[in-house]
Amino acid sequence: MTLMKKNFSGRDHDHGACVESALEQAEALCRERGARLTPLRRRVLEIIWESHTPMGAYDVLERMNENGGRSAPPTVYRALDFLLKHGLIHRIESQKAFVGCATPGNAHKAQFFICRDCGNVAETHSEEIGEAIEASATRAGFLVETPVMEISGRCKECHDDK
Amino acid sequence: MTLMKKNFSGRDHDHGACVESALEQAEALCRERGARLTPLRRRVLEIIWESHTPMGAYDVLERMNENGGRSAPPTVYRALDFLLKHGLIHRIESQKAFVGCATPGNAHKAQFFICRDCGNVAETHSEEIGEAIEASATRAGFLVETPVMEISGRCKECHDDK
DNA sequence: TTTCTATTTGTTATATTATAACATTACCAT
DNA sequence: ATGGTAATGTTATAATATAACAAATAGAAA
Repeated sequence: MTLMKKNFSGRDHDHGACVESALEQAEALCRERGARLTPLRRRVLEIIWESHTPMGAYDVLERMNENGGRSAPPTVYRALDFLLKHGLIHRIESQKAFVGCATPGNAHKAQFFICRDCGNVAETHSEEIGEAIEASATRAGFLVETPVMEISGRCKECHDDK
Repeated sequence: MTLMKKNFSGRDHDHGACVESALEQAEALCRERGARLTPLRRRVLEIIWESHTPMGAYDVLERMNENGGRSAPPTVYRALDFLLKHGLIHRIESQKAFVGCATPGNAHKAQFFICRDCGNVAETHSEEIGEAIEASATRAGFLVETPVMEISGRCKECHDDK
């Protein structure tokens, strides 16, 4: 029997639609901004969206070269930089890896819930967490710019699995 | 004129005492636990405590070898692993660098406020943030294990500096 | 269309961060 | 003292990321 790769939120997640929507949003966003989502950049975004598990730059590279491609690391890193700059992907620092952004376009302070079992990442935008951080920062006279919040643990499904 | 390296919280921070206290705590803790804070490990901890700015592994290595030492990377990484395991230092993921732990021994979920100007890191343990994360996680059926919270911005001093 | 310019991509080399694998040494419990 | 475990040394290499320059391409201006 084949081991199915879990994508996200289990069986009731239509990943095909999820990816398609992400790519459409990306295109709309870039059009709006006059940013060029070239075929190469689009392809990198698509690869990253193949799952909700963060993907390393070299994994992306390998995937790109699977059918005879000959790209080199700078090509991938440049595309990743572009996608990061436009908020289309996030870098998960604790994994040196990249994951698609669930809500591109909204300048947001996100939290990432990372399951240590299936590797999936869920992105949230909790007001409550944001406010708690602001409160704590204010007390310390600190001006928050870019919070990195990567919360490791176990997702519902993996925990339910026993 | 010489540019003074800012240590922490400006002029009213006695960094000498700060380091000394950190090393004493580390020794006490290791004694309690039967862990061996060898001269090498102690030296690495001391180097990391030279400032409140996270230090890369290879910077530590360079510092160790300054006076004729001949250590290699694994030596440093092993010492860092030991210190991490015992909660004497933290790894700042967003910087691939290490910083002393302000409150070793307490199993804690900490937040790091990282100043993008002076580089200093302040560690806090906000109940409020912890609870906000738990609340958000619970809603998603997620079990929190090890949150990484690295909040970049500007510290009070650097902001006051204009 | 043609030419110009800026952006994107290709290419080669190398920097930076981290670990594997095995040899040697030091500690300390008996 | 000696046998076993933990720590350190040593060499090599893996994994991640960027610098520097060359070539190609897209879109603007003439």
